[in-house]
This record gives sequence, C-alpha cells and structure tokens, in this order.
Amino acid sequence: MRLVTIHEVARNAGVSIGTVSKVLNNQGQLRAETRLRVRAAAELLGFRPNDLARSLHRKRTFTIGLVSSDRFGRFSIPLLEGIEDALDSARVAVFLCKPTDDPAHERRHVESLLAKRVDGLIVTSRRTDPRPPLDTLGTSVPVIYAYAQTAGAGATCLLADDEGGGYLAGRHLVGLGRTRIAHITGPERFAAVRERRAGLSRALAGAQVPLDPRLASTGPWSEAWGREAVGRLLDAGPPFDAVFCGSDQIARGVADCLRERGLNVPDDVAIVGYDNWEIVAAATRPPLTTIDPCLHELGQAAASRLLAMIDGDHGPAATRHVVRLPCRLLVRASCGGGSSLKTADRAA
Amino acid sequence: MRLVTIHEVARNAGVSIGTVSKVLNNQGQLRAETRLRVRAAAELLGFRPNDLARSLHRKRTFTIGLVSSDRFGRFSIPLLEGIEDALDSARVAVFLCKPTDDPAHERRHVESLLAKRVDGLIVTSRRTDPRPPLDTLGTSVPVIYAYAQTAGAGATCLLADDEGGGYLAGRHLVGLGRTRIAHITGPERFAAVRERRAGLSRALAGAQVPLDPRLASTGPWSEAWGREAVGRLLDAGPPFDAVFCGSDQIARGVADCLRERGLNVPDDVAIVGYDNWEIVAAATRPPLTTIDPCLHELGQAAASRLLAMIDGDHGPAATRHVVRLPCRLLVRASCGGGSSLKTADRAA
DNA sequence: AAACCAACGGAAAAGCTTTTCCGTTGCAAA
DNA sequence: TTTGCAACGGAAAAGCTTTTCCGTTGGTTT
Repeated sequence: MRLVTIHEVARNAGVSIGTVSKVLNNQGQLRAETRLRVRAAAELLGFRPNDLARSLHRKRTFTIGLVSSDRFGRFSIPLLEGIEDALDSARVAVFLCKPTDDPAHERRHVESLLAKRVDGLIVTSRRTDPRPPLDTLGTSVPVIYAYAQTAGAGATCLLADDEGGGYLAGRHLVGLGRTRIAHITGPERFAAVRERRAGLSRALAGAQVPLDPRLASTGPWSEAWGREAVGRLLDAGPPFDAVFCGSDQIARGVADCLRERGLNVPDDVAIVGYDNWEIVAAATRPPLTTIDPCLHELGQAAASRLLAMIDGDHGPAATRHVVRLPCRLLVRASCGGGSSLKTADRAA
Repeated sequence: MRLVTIHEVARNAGVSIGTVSKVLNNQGQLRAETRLRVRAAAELLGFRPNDLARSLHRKRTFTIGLVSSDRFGRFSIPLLEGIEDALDSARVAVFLCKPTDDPAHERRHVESLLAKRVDGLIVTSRRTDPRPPLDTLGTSVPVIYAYAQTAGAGATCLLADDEGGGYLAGRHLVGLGRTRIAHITGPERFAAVRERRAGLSRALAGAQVPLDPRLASTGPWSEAWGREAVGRLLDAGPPFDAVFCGSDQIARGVADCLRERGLNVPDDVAIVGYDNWEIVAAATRPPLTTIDPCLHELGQAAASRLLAMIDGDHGPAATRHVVRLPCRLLVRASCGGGSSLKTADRAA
C-alpha cells in the first residue's frame, strides 16, 4: 500500500515540497496559478498528508482516548454519541479502549494511548460512584471524567444531577396532586440511589407531603425487583397513589405488577421511572414518564470541556471541579397529567 | 507536556540513541550491563517511545478504524467487544467512527482514518442487508464487513447464519414434539426475516411438520407487534402450540399477551426468541429460549481475519468471501424441555 | 608478534510533513 | 541605469524513532 507522498506531488507540480505544504495548508505567499497547479497535482495523485508526520511536527494528534472502565452498555452509548458529536466537528478522532476493572490492564491501555500521543482522555464508567483516579503515568495529559468521578485532587468530573432528578420526579408527582408516594429503587450502596432519594425528599418537603419510610424499598436494579417490591406494598403496606422508581426497568416491573393486580396506571397509581431508556420506557404499558439524565448532552459537554483544556494547555488544572448537569423530566403517559410540562422542565 | 525523548535517555545512560533503541526493542549485540543501564535510565525518566515516529518508520500503525454506518446500538456492542477482544491481544487500537448514512460524511471519516494511516477497516451496520461498498479512496487498505455486507466484488463479509438460526429454532421445537408452529417476525423487507423463515421451513420440512401460512405474520420489530400478532392468532387463527419469534422483543410481547390471556408458557405454547438480548430475554416471564447470533464471536472473527489480511498484505483480496457464522440455541425456560440441549447445539 | 575475529556501540539515513529563514526575480522608483 | 522592495518559492531544520552499516576495541590464534 505504497502511498503518495508530498515529494511526488511536488515533483509532479514542478515545485518544492515546502510549496506543496503551503498550498495545502493555505499558508505563505504564492501565486494563484501555483496554488492551482499544486492542487491539481495533489488531486490527481490522490495525495493524503500523513497525519503521523504531521502530528509529529505539530505536537498535536487531534486524537483522544476514551477509557471506559466498564463494559459498553446502555449508559455508555448515548454518552459516546454525545462525545463523538462534539469531537467530530472539531475533527478529533477517538480511540476506544475498554480496560477491565483490573488496574494493570487499565494501566497498559493508558500506556498505549499515551504512546500514541493522544491529546486528552475521557474516563467513563457505568456507575457514578467514585473510582480511583486514572494514573496518567507522570504525564500531564488533560483528563476528564464523564459520568464518572474520582476523589483525586485536580480532577474534573461531569455528572448527572441525581439529586435534581429526584427532585424533578417528586415535584412532578406532588404537582399532580399525589400525596402518598412510594419509592422503589436500587441498592443502597449506590450514590445515585441516595441522591435521588434526597431530591425526592426535598421536593416532598417543599410541598408538605410526608415521605413514608414504609413506602421506600431498595433492591436490585431489575424488573423482577420492581414487581416484587410493589407486590409487597400492595399486600402489606400502607396505601399509595404514586411510585417513583430508581430505574426504568424497575418501573416496568412495577407497571406490570400493578396491571396484573387490576390497578390502573396512572388513574390509581402514577409512575415515574429513571434513565429514559427509550426501549424500555416506551414499550411499557403505559409508556413511562421518566427522568432523562441527558447523557448525550453530558457527553457533548465532556468533550467540549476536554477540547478547551487541550487548547488552554495550562488551564485551571489544579482545582477540582465536579459539575452536575441537569436532568430532564420526560412526560409520557404513566402519570397522566399535562403534556404542558413536556420536557422543558429542568432542575435548578 | 514536554515528553521525554530517546535522546534524553541516551544522554542519561551515556550511550547513543541507536543503542537505546536496540535495548528497548531487544535488538543488536549489546553487553548485558549496557542493557541494564539503558533500561534504568529509561525507567527513571519515564520514557515512552513516540508511536508516531515509530509508525512513521515502520509503516504500520497498529491501529484500525471501525466505521459503523449506524448508531451504536445493542448489536454493535457485543460486536465491538468481540473486536476489542481480538485486537487487544494483538495490541492494536481502534478508532471509532460513526458516520451517518450520508455518504459524504462517511467519506470524510474514511478520509480522516486513512490520513491517520490505519492498518485496516471494519465496517458494521445494524442491518445485515447489503450496503454500498465502502469507498477507500483509491487505497488498498484491507476492509472487512462484520454483520454487514456489500455487493462489491472483492469484499469479505462476515454474517450471522440467519438461515441456520431459523433452522435451529425449528428443530428445537419439533424435537420437543410441537407440531403447530407459528412464526411472528419483523418486516418482510429484511433479508434476515426471509432467511430465518427459510431455515424454519427447512427444519419443519425435515420433520414432516407443515408450516401453516395462516400462522405466519410480519410486522414491526416491537413488543407491541408481538402482543398484537399473537392476540390475533388467538382470536381468529388456527390453533398453535409454539411460536418462533423474529426477535426477543417480539417474543416478549408474545409471552406477555399469552400470559394475560391465561395461557401457560411453555405448557400450552412454547416460545423461541431471536437475538439473545440478555436484558430482555432473561427478564421475560418465563425467561426466553432464544437464538444467539453470537455477535461477540463474530466480532472476534472479523478482527482476527482483518489482522490476517493486514499481515498477509496481498491476501486473497480479489475474491469475494461471504462467511456465515453459526448461531447458537440458548435454552432458558420458554420451551420447557431439556437442559440437555443447552448451548452446545450449533447449526451445521 | 602479527593477523584476525567477535563483540560492542556509534553515525547516519530513512520515514513524511511543517515552518522558518533566505535567496531570486521582476518591476517600480529615483 | 541603479537601488529597493514586494512577491514568490526553495533549502533545510525540526520532530522522534528504527535500522543498517561501520569503526573500535580487546582478545585469541598461529
């Protein structure tokens, strides 16, 4: 695969390689006729400048590494697409890399990325709980944590605002007049679980609606858990007219169980899910009103910020930033209620 | 981010840069003591050879491009992971790139990948139907189509064996003694739909079981369609004791509807799904026996083959290869039946 | 003691582009 | 006609590594 070099273009156009370079980069003082001739030669030969040589010289590769400390899953995808979106317009390419949780493996990948002289790194994970800081092996490549965070000092972390999401859900439900609100969510050990609950509490407190602890339960992030938990409440719990679920999967289980028990959603019980996992939320009967963590936007934001850090070179690297991006309430049918709220409603 | 170069290591170790290179690549004739000294200096300074310079010289970047003509979705993920798996051990990194369906956009991406001198390209898409060949802009980079195909002459395409998958499903059902088998699947225009049906027919024909056309219906790839289609059969169709579904989503709809109509799965009706989309198949009540297209393996195979093409340089590039990789029957509970079959059963 | 060989490691080219610095060339001004 | 300037484009270095080809050095062989 012998590729055309700038030398051949130069020879073909009867100029020096420096001139070719100038033409192709719109630099220097050249006659229009010369530019045309060189361009024609380049076109004819199908010349494509070698980015390796170019980057070697410019000390910038227009390349970043995405290290996802977890398997690619439903959270990584919108994130990834957001990142691609933002980078694509800056003509920056992304190296994918999927280390396992094994730190040695991660290290090896970072090593390889650094050898390739990526301009920056984005770290993501499935869980939003703190992870050990990425070891950049003594270099000072800009790093940004997207939908991931670390306790490290100078780290910039972009997260979804789980507390705000919980608040949005709560406010929506009380706004619709619900007063006995159950909360069925994931394992207590997840920070997201605790924060979403805090947001819910804040919303209810603001409306003088009590949060009955007997109506709150934690368990796995699964449909089966949703069915089981709501079944228990129906069997032995106090009455309730709404359920805020920790995930759309849980919400789906809740909806299925309620329907099978003869209850109507949303008339008897309103449901708010979490994640806006389209394929689940839209297929549920009725389709789920849910909290959308806006991961696409989060990905875009992460990428833009990284780009800024790369350009700024010596940005505010020393200070730690944890930024929470707002979630969005996406109204479908599971709460009834106005299409007036739509998606415009954002957390503070 | 001034990085350490081989010169600094050389100075530090009191040798020439050539010697450093030899040490780090285990080449040449050097005293053990020298090797040690150089290694120590490199370690001390945290030297990391610049892959740009290295690749420039070696004419090999250990980098490939993954162009996914479709959004990253549930099919791309296992594929991607398989690819990563195979490439990781060869220490090859992958550039992600997600052109839209716009050919100009795709072209721009390929352009950029070629400028980065990727050693090869993998093309994937969500649908398995033929796509236009990837324009490699006059170069001869090895290209492989994974879970995608093109009519182009010298193309190598790796696909899942849909016909074989349909056959597996059919054989499993007749093996369990089912004789009135319905088929609810996706839109007719998908090649996969037609091929899976052909496989089903072959299996039934082999067992002298008729395929009643009144029991076959096509529609969207959705749960709702599964519910609707099976509902219609219950209302107005001939009796049936099994349903082979075109996707797990459809199968889930079928299972939900049957249960709600008071029928037992698998006692009254057995169900086989398609895709082994874990999160759906395992959450269905009962968990779905399904056809697993083995996309992880397909990804691995695609990557290994690409690697071989890269190494072989002038491989069998001129001939067209379309390879169908076998699917696997994954037994859960929706057909009852033996755990004896398990996953060992593969298409011919 | 002369000749030779093995072991060791240095010098330099190659790989491809960008960019700075200068040298020409042609024309206008004095 | 000479001087000067602007426009144009070439030469060469820089960016970093790998690899080939040689030159030294010290010891062995006869």
